[in-house]
Amino acid sequence: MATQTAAEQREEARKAFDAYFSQCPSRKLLDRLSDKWVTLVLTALQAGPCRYSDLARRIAGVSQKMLTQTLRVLERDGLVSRTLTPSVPVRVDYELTPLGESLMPLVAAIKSWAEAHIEDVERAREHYDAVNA
Amino acid sequence: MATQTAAEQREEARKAFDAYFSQCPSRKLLDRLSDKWVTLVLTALQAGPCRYSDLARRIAGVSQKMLTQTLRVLERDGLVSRTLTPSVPVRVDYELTPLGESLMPLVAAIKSWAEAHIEDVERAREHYDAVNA
DNA sequence: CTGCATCCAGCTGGATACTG
DNA sequence: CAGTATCCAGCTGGATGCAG
Repeated sequence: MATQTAAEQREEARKAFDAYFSQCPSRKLLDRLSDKWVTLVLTALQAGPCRYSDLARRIAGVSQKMLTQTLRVLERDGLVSRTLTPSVPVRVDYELTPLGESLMPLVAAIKSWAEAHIEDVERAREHYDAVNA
Repeated sequence: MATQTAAEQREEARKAFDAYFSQCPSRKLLDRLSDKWVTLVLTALQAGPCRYSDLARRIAGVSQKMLTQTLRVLERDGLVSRTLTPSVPVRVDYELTPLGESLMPLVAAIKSWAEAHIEDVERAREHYDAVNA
């Protein structure tokens, strides 16, 4: 009699893989970048410091919850700095840190590949859909 | 009397933004790359053609459903080609297309930034968590 | 061997209401 | 102005069973 069922073994393997996987630096980075709002916030901040409400205006579709959440994550990761001015009303400015700025060339590289090749992808899709109608 | 409530206007704005947003090439690319299994499959195929079951073995944590789904998407996008050999049992090989290969330097760049800077990010996190205990 | 169909638990993220 | 707290609808993706 086995000490584990096949299902339990599979689950073990999956958990071990997940543990390893979540340690992968590339994965951590992709998890950040892939967040819907992260690249938009980073790009908006590229031009310079920006207030919370300005960000909300520039990134038209974002909800308050997600903007705050995204900014917190980026601040925690050291990609963005937060400066509070205790006037009345309160003023908060966000800014890219040097680490955050070092990420921007990569964002630009992604943009570059996308703009250069996305039409090939679109054509491939149309072809695929036509063949597998 | 307004023809729209404020809530309706906000929803309109959000839908318009979403529509614009989903057209953005960079977004389309990030949506692909950020899929948990996409980069793993692409990386696994970088060494050369590979059978379905080999992929399943190399990428230990993937479920059958997600592996198939990922491969379908990549095939549809023209990043991966699928070759069926109608033997018994069936044999299917997957391979990077030239378009898929053109994406690999970008994947490498992501890996490179991640490995160079993820420790800075980790330190920033520890600091943030310590301060905001 | 290589898949497809279905079910469902868990997470994501928008809406809403409230605060210093 | 710049958030925080709560609720919940919809999507994601793993598990399972079946098929050519």
